[in-house]
Amino acid sequence: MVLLMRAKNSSSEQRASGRTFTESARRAQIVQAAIEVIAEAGYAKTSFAKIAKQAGLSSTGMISYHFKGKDDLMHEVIAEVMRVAQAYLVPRIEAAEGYRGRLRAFIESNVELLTVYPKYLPALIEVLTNLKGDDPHRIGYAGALKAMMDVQEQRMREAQAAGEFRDFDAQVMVTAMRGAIDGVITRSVHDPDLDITACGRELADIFDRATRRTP
Amino acid sequence: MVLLMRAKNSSSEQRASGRTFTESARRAQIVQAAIEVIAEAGYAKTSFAKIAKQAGLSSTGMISYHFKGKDDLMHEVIAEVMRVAQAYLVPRIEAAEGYRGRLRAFIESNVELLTVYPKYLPALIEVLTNLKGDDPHRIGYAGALKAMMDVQEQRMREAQAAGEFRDFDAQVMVTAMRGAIDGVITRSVHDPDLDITACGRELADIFDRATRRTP
Amino acid sequence: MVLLMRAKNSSSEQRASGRTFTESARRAQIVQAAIEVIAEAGYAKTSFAKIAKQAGLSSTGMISYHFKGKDDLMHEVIAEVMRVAQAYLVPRIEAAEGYRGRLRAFIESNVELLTVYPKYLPALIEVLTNLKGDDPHRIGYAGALKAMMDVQEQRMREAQAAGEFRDFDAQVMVTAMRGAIDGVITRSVHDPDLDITACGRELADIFDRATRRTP
Amino acid sequence: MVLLMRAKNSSSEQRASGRTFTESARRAQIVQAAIEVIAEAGYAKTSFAKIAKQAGLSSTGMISYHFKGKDDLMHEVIAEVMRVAQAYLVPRIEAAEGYRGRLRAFIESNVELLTVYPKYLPALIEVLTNLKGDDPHRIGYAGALKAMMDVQEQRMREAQAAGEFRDFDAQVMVTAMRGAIDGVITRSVHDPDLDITACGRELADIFDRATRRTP
DNA sequence: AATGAATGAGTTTTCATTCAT
DNA sequence: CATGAATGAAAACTCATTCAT
Repeated sequence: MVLLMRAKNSSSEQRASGRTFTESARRAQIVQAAIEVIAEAGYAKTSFAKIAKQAGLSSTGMISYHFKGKDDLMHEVIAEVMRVAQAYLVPRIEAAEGYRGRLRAFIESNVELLTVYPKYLPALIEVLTNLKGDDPHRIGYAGALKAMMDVQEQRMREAQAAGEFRDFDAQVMVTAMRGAIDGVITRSVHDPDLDITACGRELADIFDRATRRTP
Repeated sequence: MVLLMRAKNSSSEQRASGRTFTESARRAQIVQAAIEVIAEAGYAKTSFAKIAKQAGLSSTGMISYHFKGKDDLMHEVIAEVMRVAQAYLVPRIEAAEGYRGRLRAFIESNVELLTVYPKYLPALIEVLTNLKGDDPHRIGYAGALKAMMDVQEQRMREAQAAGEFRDFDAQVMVTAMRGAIDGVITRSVHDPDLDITACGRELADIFDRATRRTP
Repeated sequence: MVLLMRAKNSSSEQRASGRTFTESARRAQIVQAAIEVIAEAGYAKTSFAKIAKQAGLSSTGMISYHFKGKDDLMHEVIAEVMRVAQAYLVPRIEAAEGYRGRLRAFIESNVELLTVYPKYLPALIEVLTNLKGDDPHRIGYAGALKAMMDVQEQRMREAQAAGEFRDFDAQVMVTAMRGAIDGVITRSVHDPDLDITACGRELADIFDRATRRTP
Repeated sequence: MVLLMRAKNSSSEQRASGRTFTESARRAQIVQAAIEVIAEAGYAKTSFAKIAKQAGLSSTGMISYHFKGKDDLMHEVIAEVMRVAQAYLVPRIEAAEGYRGRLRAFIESNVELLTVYPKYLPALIEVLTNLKGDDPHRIGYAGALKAMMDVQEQRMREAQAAGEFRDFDAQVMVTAMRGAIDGVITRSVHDPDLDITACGRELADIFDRATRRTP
């Protein structure tokens, strides 16, 4: 009995939130590898085999061991990218002043993110694009992004009500802005000469002019 | 365009460019089915099986018989969409006056095209984004699109030189515009409530404001 | 056009009920192989690989090509065995006279069936046993057997009402009879010395005595 | 039986037959879980993963650690069920009088055992039917059961010699009886409405009538 | 003694492509 | 020209088992 009791304390691995330290590390490692493969090969050509190879794992079974399935892994990819993106974007946006300032900050830090994590947003775009019509957790997947876009729509309407932005269809504006940013991000993957910072500035100019009241 | 018109010659086994009439019909039928499947299911989930089913064909062998391979079929999908898009866009753009007018015409007719061929541009986007890093005819594929975008860049520079457009990075502007249009197009597939005409008008407003000289 | 019309008539394969002649042959061949493997190795150790090997097929993909999945194949195994069993049993049972005679005929021809198709009923028992708690088409699977057992229960109650059988619980009697027959069938698989005809006679004696009114 | 009673000796690390007390406890726990999973899911769908989950263990490694392999675990399942069954059946059978009485006692206590250990006999049946053609300890597995059935055959022949039972094939009778009992046991797993005691009585009636001399 | 991460063989399934008819 | 059966590689996933800690 005593032996049994002791066992639980002394042995093996520290845990936080139901997962072992090393398991979390493996999961993270696999997610990283997945992000890289997705960004480079595209979602359609991403397979467990490629991810395993990228992660230096001996078999695809390893991935199935740590993730419930392909969907589960993709979900984690999305979660990881969103987490990193949020951590990067939110303080930068909040540091900006006024609706115009925050719009510019949003666009510029989105693009800047490419210099810090060049594969993250491209991977996110790939995954979200290809998971579009997938029934089961559709809301869960694109949901977080949808929520972000809804928030932005709301902010734009506030800016319109405050007289700082002109009168446009906020939904279309957000879609256009997202699409324009994604366009630059996608282009950045296979065009290493692209001056990303300049792109951010230009994009911000574009949507500043597109949204602002008069001048 | 002229080539298109010339296509149908008459002989007892009507041929054009080495293909029988019925074979061309079959090919067209398969390409149509492919466009629909790609737009609805996404590139990653498009298979010969689904395309055959959509086309009312009993076997996938039929597709391999008419196309040299999957890449060949995709190539044809791209060519078909580009042909239709050109036929729709070019006269509308050319009918417009001035750089501003042509920019607006370009954006609006791109989006309008969705009402006539709702699956065409979505399919094109799917294919082009997923064929990115692909081996053989990569230049041929994205090349055509790249050429189109280069042309637009050139036009924008002309407009800037003419003093009609303000001073911006033409490459970024084209990328942003393309991305914004694609965003709306992609959204249109699974959002039937979208007011497409309004979207076109709004998008055109956005890039008119983003490009024009005086506020 | 004429060419197209002609095509449908002259070409390829005769059809009956939506399946080609050769496809039906392949399906039958696979079902046969499945029956043999199941009877010999048991359901738990039956795999597409073994079935393909038994059927002389080069790959397991072939099986998936002809059947929608493992469940579909098992469904066909059940259907095939039931079809053969019905064809064998029904005329023999109906040729018998009186409730006692038909009961005896039922049992004896069940067991006799082993001499004609030694693997059929063993395979059926394996499949039905192991598909027990399987949600989806459970009713469809065991359903046919359940129906047969219900019919027998009904017959027994009629025989009781007619005063030919004594008063017992018909459900338990049918379960016992089915179990007893299955016991003999199962034993027959790995005990080739078993005198099957004698077993049938003995089994029939047992249930004749168990059911009849006085003696 | 006697061995069972003797098992718990006392020493500071209590051992019996080379095993620590806690190890025996773990083994027993795993065997229990295995019995439940096998009875509920069927042998074919029983995996170490499910057993570990049922036992509240975090990994399947635990099972491999305590058992030499899947076959070893199954061997233990059989042994455990046989031990419990013996302990339940033997005294009840021996308390009965005469061959007829003992036959009835055998059948009724077999079925009664379901009320005390509902999963034990179902699990045994699953394992034994699915281990049929299995290599290593086949004789050891089915051997014990075979021995039991041989004993019963012998008893029946004695009863026949004593003039208490009529003249039938003892082997077939035992097979039939075993099959009939197993039929009821199997049915009991997923049919909670079954009146088990009534089933036992009816089954006993059936085989009493089937075996006894005078009608 | 116990843990849980790792492994690699094995399972079903899907796919594009080929080929005899 | 067209068919559909066949193929085999590759996919995702499961499994029992091993091993360092």
